[in-house]
Order: sequence, then structure tokens, then C-alpha cells
Amino acid sequence: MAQAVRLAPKATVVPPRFEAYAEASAGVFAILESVTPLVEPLSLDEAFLDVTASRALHGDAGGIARKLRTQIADRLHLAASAGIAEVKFAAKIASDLAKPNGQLEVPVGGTRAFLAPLPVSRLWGVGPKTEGVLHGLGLRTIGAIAECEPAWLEGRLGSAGPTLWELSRGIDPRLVIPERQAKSIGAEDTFERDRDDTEGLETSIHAQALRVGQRLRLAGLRARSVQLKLKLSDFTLLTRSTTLDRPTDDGQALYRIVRELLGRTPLERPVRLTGVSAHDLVGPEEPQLALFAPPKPRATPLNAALDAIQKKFGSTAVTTADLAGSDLAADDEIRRKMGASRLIKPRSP
DNA sequence: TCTGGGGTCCTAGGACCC
DNA sequence: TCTGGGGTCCTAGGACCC
Repeated sequence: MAQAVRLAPKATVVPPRFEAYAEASAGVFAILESVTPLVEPLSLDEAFLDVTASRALHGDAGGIARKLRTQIADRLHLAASAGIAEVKFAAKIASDLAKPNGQLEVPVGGTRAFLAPLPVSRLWGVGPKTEGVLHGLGLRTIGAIAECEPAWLEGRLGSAGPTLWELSRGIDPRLVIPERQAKSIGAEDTFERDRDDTEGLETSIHAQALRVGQRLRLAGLRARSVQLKLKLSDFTLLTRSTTLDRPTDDGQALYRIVRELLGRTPLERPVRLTGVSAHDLVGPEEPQLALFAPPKPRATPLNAALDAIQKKFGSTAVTTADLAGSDLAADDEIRRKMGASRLIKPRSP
């Protein structure tokens, strides 16, 4: 947006409508799941489908893709593209090449030939850095990688070498996995202007810790470790993390820890972004390994009450004193998931 | 190309344990 | 107190993806 506004100073800037995208996404996934339960979301608007067992009922893969795309167009008025292949990442590339609003099928047994002329950057796991390394080795196409000795590639790229070699030959053993448990949950915000006042930074990570805590409770998870993230004015990234004595889903507990981490992190520059994330997530049913039963956390009933209030009246209905009136407490995603229908501003801190 | 927010996976050193 | 080999866990950083 910064770039766009610079180029077109008079442009009208329209805020994103995350709720609308989520609603459309749910509609698309409902259509996809009418064909097979083996739907693996890749993002809000992309998914892998394993239709191996669906063909007897729904016809061949190409026909299934056409049918799904027609339904998406008819019911949701959205364009959709599809890639069909024997392995996941080839299907993904085929769908990228079919955009917009097309579909591309890689013939059975033809994966390696399909990939060979494509640039190395098309491979999953090859970003700008790895692309530079590969170009330095004289490798520009996926076919060129396929011709290499995997051991030679390993010497130059580490363990990524043999993996890229396999992919270049169309070997991709990854299965379509419908439900995947989150491995981390985080919240981060870039400031309007860089700042270095402790109070402002603490307010920011407080709001983020509370958002993370709420999302943990929504997912029925607790965190065993917490990470503080700071991006400085020169874009250098700092992370500080701690492992907890006991897993928690309490935002205030997360905040106490990241505030401590912030306190012992000397900052040489103003801060551009702060972030808080929860890692090593465990479910609520995790067996208790402590020798003595731990005391029931005091925060649990409080959080349940706060969650209920926010579900009913919106995410800004009740918050901590330092966040009152600040827009940092709002989290559209939480509001959407909880189904809150209206927003009530606090009348006084 | 002056860089948002949500993630995943990997590496590497050091502390610590047997 | 030192030595050696095998291992886990914790922490920080980086590449990559949508």
C-alpha cells in the first residue's frame, strides 16, 4: 500500500473485508468436500484434494475439477483454477499455470517431463536465496536439477539438496492430510510509526498476548513455550523465547513472560513491529506428568467469563485498563469465529 | 522490490544427562 | 577431576510459503 499510495496519491484506499473472504472460503470448501473428505486446506483460497477413491462415483479427475469449478462459478460467482497431477506439488504448479480460471492436467507418468523446462524457482522450497545458489551452480531449470547427482547437490545445499532432486524428478511422497493441528499461534502488528518507549511496546505486546491466549482457548490448546518477536527500524529481526514451567492458555500469563523477555532485550534502534506467539502446543487432555497435582489456575474461570462477555458484546467490550480505548484489543478473526454480532465501545477505561 | 500478518521447517550451539 | 560417546532439550536465527 505504501508503494501504491506513492504512485497514486489520490487513490481511494479500501480496507480489506476479512469476514467476506472467510465466508466465500467456507462456501468453496463446502463444495470441495462434496466430492471427497480428503481436502487439505493450503490457505483461505487453496486446497489439495485426493480424489483417488472418488473417481468411481464422480468420474475422472479432470471431470471432477470441471464440475467443482462450475459449481463454484454458479453458486459463488468466483473464478477458480485447478491443477491435476499424481503428486501434490506438481498439481500446485499446474494450477498456478492454469490461472486465471482454467485447469491443467499433468498426464500420468508425465510429471518429470512436465517439470523439466520450468525454472527452478517453481520448486517448493526454492525462494530467492536458494534460487541464487542454484543459478550460481549453473542450474536454471528443474530438468537440470534432475540430471544432477543427489550427493553432489547435498554437498552444496545440505539436506535440502536430495529433497529438491526428488522433487525435480516428480517424486513427492507427501499425502493429502485433511486435518492438521496448528504448531504455533501468534499475533503481530507493525506500528504506524517506529517507537522505542517501553510503555508503548508493553501495551502492544499485552494486546497481542491476550489475543494469542484467546485463540488458544478457542482452539482448546495450551502453550508450552512463548516467543517475543521484535522487528527494528532497520528490519533486523530479534526473537526471544522461553519454555514455561506449565502449559498455559492465559493471555495475562503469556504477557508477564514476554514483558520479562522485552525487559532483558537491549534495543539499539526504534521498534517497527512487535509480536507474540505460542509454541509447543498441547491439548487440554494432555496427561499430567507433574508429581503433585498443580493448583488450579486462578485465571481459568476469569478467562471463561471474559470470553463469554466478548462473544456476546464484541472483542472490545471488556479489556484491561492499559488497553482500554486502544484498537489493539480488536481481533476480527476472533470476533468472526465467536460469531459476535455487534461492537460496544467501552464508555470509560 | 523499501518489506503485512499468518504460519512451517531446518540448523546450530550450548547446557545437561547417562 | 578428567576423558569419551551417545543422547535430549532449549534458544536464536533464517529460509520459505500463502
